[in-house]
Amino acid sequence: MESRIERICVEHGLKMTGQRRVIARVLSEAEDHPDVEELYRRASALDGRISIATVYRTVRLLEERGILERRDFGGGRARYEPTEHGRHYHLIDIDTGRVIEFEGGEHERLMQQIAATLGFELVSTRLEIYGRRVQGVPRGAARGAEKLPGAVDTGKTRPPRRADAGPLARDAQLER
Amino acid sequence: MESRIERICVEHGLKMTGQRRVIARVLSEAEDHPDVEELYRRASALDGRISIATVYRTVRLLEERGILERRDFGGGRARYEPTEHGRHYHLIDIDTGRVIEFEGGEHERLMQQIAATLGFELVSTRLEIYGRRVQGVPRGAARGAEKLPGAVDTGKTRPPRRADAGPLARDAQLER
DNA sequence: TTAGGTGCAAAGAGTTTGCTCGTAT
DNA sequence: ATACGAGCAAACTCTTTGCACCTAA
Repeated sequence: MESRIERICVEHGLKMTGQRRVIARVLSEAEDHPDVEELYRRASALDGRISIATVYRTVRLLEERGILERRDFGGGRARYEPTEHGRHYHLIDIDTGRVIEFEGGEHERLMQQIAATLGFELVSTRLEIYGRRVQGVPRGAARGAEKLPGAVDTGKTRPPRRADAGPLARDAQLER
Repeated sequence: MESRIERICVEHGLKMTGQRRVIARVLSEAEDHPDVEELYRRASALDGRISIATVYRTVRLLEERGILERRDFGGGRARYEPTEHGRHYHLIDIDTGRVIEFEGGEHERLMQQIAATLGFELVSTRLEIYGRRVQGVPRGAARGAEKLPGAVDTGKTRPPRRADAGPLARDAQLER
């Protein structure tokens, strides 16, 4: 049956080829922030007749249509997530690459205010926290995560080739 | 005479070649957030015997030594600034690529708290605002920038080839 | 039928690196 | 003297693109 993103694509009047349907499904089912290679891997598993060029073209198309959002968590590869599953920000575990989402109402207000003060109209923002899981934390603190509304562990990523532009140390690796 | 960064390099026990001295000086005098090509351009103007490979190797070295900090404002090129001219964040003018720095005490407290709540030790953060200069703002608002302590226009960048990973629209161009 | 999508391989952009020669210490 | 740096070009990674062929609408 039709995946959520496939439906959105149709609504946008996109021609739905077999490849796009598969990619749309992979995206719909993703609960993490996969990069193109990972999307390609998952799509290929469902249908071998997909080339990575098509994945690149598709994510670009969907991004231009506002259906996907591109993220850059360092590591040199762009990562994607469906638009509009609520405004949120990311905490990246620098040891595992795991991404945890959190809300940032406070931050939004502040950034809005800062932009205005400097004479700018806020167009977009980037707010990420790179951290390391605290060891032997009295479970209380760890469970505290649940207290932050909207905090969700979005799952794992994959072993990167090389780190680069980003707040991560040069060889801090995403995931693994 | 010896530039600020050159002195720091010496203190770090780095072998100071002619090239490094020039690059150190360019960095010391930079008031913006130049990328490697720009550094190469400025260094070459002072001494033609510098290759871009050396610039890459040098910024990497200085980054590893904690003397420089790498930034990624989208656009696919890493940009650099000397470490420790105070903790600050950046507002990027998406029309011109200009970078304005601002302090974020409030944000820091919040991010620290969020990390702790989620059971993480905050290692580093990324907080950027991408905005567009407001037209015909009653001068008051524009001048407001001066009210934000530490707000500094760090100057211009250069015309990029292509935008990429980042909050900027795919063809939003940094500068010019 | 035909505008537009796909695969493949080549091209690009930014960055790194192997190798040989040069130089700061 | 020698360990380390520099220049040059080739290699790499991620992403885009030209072209011939294919397919959804």
